[in-house]
Amino acid sequence: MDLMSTLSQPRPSFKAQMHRAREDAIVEAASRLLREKGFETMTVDEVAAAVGIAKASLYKHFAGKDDLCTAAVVHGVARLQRFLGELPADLDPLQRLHALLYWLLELQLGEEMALLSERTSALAQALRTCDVYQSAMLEVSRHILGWVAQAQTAGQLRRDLPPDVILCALLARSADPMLAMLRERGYGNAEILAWVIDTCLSGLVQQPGHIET
Amino acid sequence: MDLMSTLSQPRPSFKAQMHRAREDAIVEAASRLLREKGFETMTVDEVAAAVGIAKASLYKHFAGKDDLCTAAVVHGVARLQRFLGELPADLDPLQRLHALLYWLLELQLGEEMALLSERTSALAQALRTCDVYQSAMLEVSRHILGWVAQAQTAGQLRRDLPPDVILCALLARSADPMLAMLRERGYGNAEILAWVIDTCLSGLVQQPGHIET
DNA sequence: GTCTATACAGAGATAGAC
DNA sequence: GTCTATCTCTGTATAGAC
Repeated sequence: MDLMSTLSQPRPSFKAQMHRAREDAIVEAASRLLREKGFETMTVDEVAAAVGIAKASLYKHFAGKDDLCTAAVVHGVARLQRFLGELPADLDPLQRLHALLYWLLELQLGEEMALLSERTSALAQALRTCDVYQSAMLEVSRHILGWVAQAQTAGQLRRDLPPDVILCALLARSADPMLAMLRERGYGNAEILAWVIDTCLSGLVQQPGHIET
Repeated sequence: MDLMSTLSQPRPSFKAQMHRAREDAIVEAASRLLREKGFETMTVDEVAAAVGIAKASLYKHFAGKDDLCTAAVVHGVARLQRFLGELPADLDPLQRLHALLYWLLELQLGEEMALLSERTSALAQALRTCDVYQSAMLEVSRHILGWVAQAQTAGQLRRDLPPDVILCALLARSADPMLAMLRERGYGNAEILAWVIDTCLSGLVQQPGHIET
C-alpha cells in the first residue's frame, strides 16, 4: 500500500479535500472573529476577507451568517469533546475538572474561539434549535457530570451542591467577564488564569474543616 | 411655606421637571432593553416605542445611541452607588459584600438594567472614554475595596488574594452566564441566587481549617 | 465554485412642518 | 419639543458572467 492510497483511505477526491480544507479555513476564521467581536459586530465580509475569498464564494459553503457561526460553535464544542476524551488516564476526577477549567480559560485568553455565545445574540437562538449542537453539548455535559459525581463521592467536591450546579459553575467560566476585568487592570495571563481557577474551584471543593449538613 | 414652594425648592419650572421626567423614562426604557437584548440588538426605535414618543423626539434629548446607552449605564452605576451608601451601619464587611452580591445578581435576574456591558459591543468602547462613568466606577471600586481590605484584616476573606482580584470576582458576577445556564435547566430564581452567591463567596472567604502561607 | 456587481432590508440619524 | 417622512449607510444575501 503506497503513500497515496494510505492518505486517501475513504477515497476523498482532491477536489473534495480542497473543499473541506476551504470550509475548515472559513470556520476557523469565523471562530476567531466570533470570539473577538461577537456575533452581531462581526461581518461576513470580514470572514471572507480573512480567508481571502469573495463573500459570494463563502455563501456557496454556508447558507448564511447564522449557519456559518453555528458551524463555528459546533467546531468549538467538537474540540472540547476531543480534549475531554484525550485526557491522561491517570488523572483523578478533580484533576480532570482542573484541566478542563484551565483549557476553557486559556481558550478565552487566547483569541481563538467562542463556546458560549452571548446570551442576547441571534446566534444563541439559532443554537437552541440546532440538533448537532444540542446533542454535542449533551454529551459533553454527561461526560463532565460523570467526573463531578465521582469527585463528590470521593469527597473531593462539595456534596451539598447538585452536580448540575457544579457543571454550570465550571462551564460558565468560559465566558466569565472577570478575565477581561483583570486584564484591563494590567495583570498577566498566567496570574489571571491562576486566580480565576483558584477562586472558582475553592468555592466547589470540599474543605478539610467543613461540617457536612 | 406652602406645598408648592416646598416641592419646587430649587425652582425647577414645570417644563424643566417634565423634561427631566421624560429623560428619566427614556433612560429607564433604554436600561431595560439594554439588559434584555444587548447594545447591538436593541434599536432606538424600540426605546422610543417603549416610552411612547417618536424617535426624532428622543434625539432631542440624546445625541445618539451611544450617548443614550452610556447614560443608561451611568444611571445604573449611580443606583449602585446609592445602594452602597445606604447599607445599614451595623453590617460587618463580609455582610456588606454579601449584600452587594445579592443586589447585583437580583438585578441580573430581574430584567431591569445592565451594569457591565458586553465586552464586544461598541458601548464598551464608548464607556472607556466616558469620564462620568469612569469616575463613578472608580468611586464604587474604592468603596468596595475598603470593605474587602477590612474583611481581609478581620480574617473573613482570604489574604492570599489581592483586593483587586476579589473586587473583580464580585463585580464580574453581575454578568455571569452561570445564571442563565441554571435558568435554562429549570431552576428557580431563589435557588440560583443562593448557589451563585455560595459558590462565589466560598471561593473567597477564609476557611476555618485553611493554612496560611 | 469563484468572482464582480447589485439588490434589499434594517436601523441610525435628520429635515422641516407644527 | 414633538411629530411624520425621509435620507443614508452598512451589512446580508443574491444574480449572473466565467
